[in-house]
Amino acid sequence: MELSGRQKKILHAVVEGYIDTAEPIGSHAVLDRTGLTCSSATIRNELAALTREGYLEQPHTSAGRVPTVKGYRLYVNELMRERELSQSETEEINRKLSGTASGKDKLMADVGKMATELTSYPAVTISAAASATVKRVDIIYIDPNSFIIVLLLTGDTVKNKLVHLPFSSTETLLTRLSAVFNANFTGLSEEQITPELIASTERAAGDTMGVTSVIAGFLIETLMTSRGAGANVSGEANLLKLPEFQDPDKAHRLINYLSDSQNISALTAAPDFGDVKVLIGPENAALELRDSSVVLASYDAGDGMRGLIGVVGPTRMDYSAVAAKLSYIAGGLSRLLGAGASPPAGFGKLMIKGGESNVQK
Amino acid sequence: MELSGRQKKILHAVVEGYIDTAEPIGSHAVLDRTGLTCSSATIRNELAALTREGYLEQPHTSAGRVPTVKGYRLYVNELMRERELSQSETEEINRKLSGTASGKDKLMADVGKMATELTSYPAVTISAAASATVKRVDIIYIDPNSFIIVLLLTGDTVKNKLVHLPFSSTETLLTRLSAVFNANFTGLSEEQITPELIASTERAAGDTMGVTSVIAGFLIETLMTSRGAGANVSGEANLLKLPEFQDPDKAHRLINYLSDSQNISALTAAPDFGDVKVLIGPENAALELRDSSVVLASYDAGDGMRGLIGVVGPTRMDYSAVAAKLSYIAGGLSRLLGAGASPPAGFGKLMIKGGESNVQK
DNA sequence: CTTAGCACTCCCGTTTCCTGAGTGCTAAAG
DNA sequence: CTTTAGCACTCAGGAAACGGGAGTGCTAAG
Repeated sequence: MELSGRQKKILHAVVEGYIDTAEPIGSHAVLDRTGLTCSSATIRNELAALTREGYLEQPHTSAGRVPTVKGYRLYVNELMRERELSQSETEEINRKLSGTASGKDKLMADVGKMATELTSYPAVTISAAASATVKRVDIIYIDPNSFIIVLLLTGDTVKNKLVHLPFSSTETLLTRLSAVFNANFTGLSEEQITPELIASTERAAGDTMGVTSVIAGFLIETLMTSRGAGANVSGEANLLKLPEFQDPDKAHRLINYLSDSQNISALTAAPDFGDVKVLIGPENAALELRDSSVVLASYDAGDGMRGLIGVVGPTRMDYSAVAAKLSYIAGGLSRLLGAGASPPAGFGKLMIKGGESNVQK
Repeated sequence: MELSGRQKKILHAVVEGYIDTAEPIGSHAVLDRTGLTCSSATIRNELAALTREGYLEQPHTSAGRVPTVKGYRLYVNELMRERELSQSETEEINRKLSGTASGKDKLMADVGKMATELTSYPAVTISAAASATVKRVDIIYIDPNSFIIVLLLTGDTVKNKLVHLPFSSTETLLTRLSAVFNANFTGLSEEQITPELIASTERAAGDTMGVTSVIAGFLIETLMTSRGAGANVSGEANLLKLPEFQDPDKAHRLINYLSDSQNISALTAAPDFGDVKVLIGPENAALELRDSSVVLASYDAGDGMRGLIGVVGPTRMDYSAVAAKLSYIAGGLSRLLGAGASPPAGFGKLMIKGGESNVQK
């Protein structure tokens, strides 16, 4: 059944009303919100119809209506007005984006904090969606017993490690090693680094002291953790202010779930999408997210890689505001990190793609 | 008034009983716990005396007793038995400590997680208590438009940054810059880097393109943030399981407080102490910590610097277990990072120092 | 199709009541 | 002087009872 214009208006009002108040919306409240010129009885008839069709539900007889997942989905896909960010909001975002001058990890942490502040929901960032490969290896000689490995990965992530050796090495050996590593390891991902390769590298560099394996070990570990890493969460505490997380147990489960970066990285599994993706309640794969919603925006992280920035909140979340803000931030990040210097097409524009659009007739 | 042996026994029982159950302890419960061979009436008399002296209090008439701060203090200073870690506990700690092979930041994050797991309280780590200085600057040439700055600080922290230039530079310029920076900046802290110094460095290196100021900017920023940074928190969600944080508002305030690394760094302000320090409730400087307790252990971070690892929990926290675990972890960290290769004296030994020991007669 | 009217439902905040754990005090016993 | 038994008293907190009010569904008329 196709919804009439009035029904859409009413659904719209119920969703936004519920987003505002977290309380079921009754016929009178709908009347107030829509400005419709009919009586509450008419509204009641329409509400009954929408309930029958599965867009709304009642917590109990004689309460107002609350949107179902199907109702939210329709709202997000069709009804939601693209929210324009106000001048001050865009200014704030731009200011914050340009403020961070440090490394990429810090940048992402800062951007996450910013998303939290703007939306007042916990924010997640995921830097490297694909698995990284080696771009370059450098070794800085400090003294006979110590050196620094500097590893440049695709996505322009730089990792380093200070190594103290229990024996002495020489600057020439390290220089040689650096050259051999660059020759042998450039472009490799973690799986491609085999024990044989390490052995042949060791021979090629004439390393008799086992420095090679120290370096190779660092490469492997970094590549391994960089796959799932780059995940970052901030603002978990904000959940506690929401009425739906007043139960400490519920809050605990979710916050705990979010504090494991493995779980965050798993969000990457969300199927391909263009700009902004909204996952409502049970549309989420993870059990722990089944009664929350996740909004994700993807950005261009350079080197052909994509990153994600998103927030987690109750299903009753202000999707339009959140989507607009995340989209804008993602656009800014793409500009900052993306391949070309020019802002990517569609920057700041909002295109929602969702889960299976299960709005049936 | 000096407490009698029996009174101490009773106080001991009340504190540990309350730590266990989070419920006020009555005369019968004391009897059970101490195995004392007297009647509950006698216990009641003693409880009344301890209450009069300010070691205990009653939530309301006709409830059991709860320790006051003064009671906890006496317990921590005099009564608490040094808890020996079990073999499996020390093994677990050792295994985890040796497991982490990455950079220092990651190590501290991992150690924090470990402390959370072991104590089930939120854990904090603070890496660099004192402000760091430059030990060495290296510049890695990538291509005409990009290079990596690698900065080695006291405490063997390594920081890096990949810089993209909007113009071209040359490898020789970068090599020269690296040399000049090492000559001019080694040993300097953030305040000592003046605009004049930067200008003279620029001249000395013959840099006409402003690369010098990019590098100097990174140094300044890194030194600045490294002062308060190195702060790390994990396991905040664990608070939500505790009965004293069932009020979401209370939990929110504390978690929020902990999520600002500025606040964590402020814990450094705690006066000098030897091994483990316990701050009970209002002994804390920060308002937000006034009804929680903090246990801190300090470790040798090398280069004459000290770091802190600690946990935050309710005043009713298992001080002896927590102190023992933190002390052991700190000992392991000192061994790992500390100046000498040999384990520092007193490793694994437990010496408590507290706030002003305000146990008055 | 809309609307006024009305009976009905049921959540939720308040009040009342009651039970039981635990106390303090007194008076006798050691 | 200390310990103990006995007893009256207190009070938090859960269970039950209550009432108001928001909101519904239905019917019958416009």
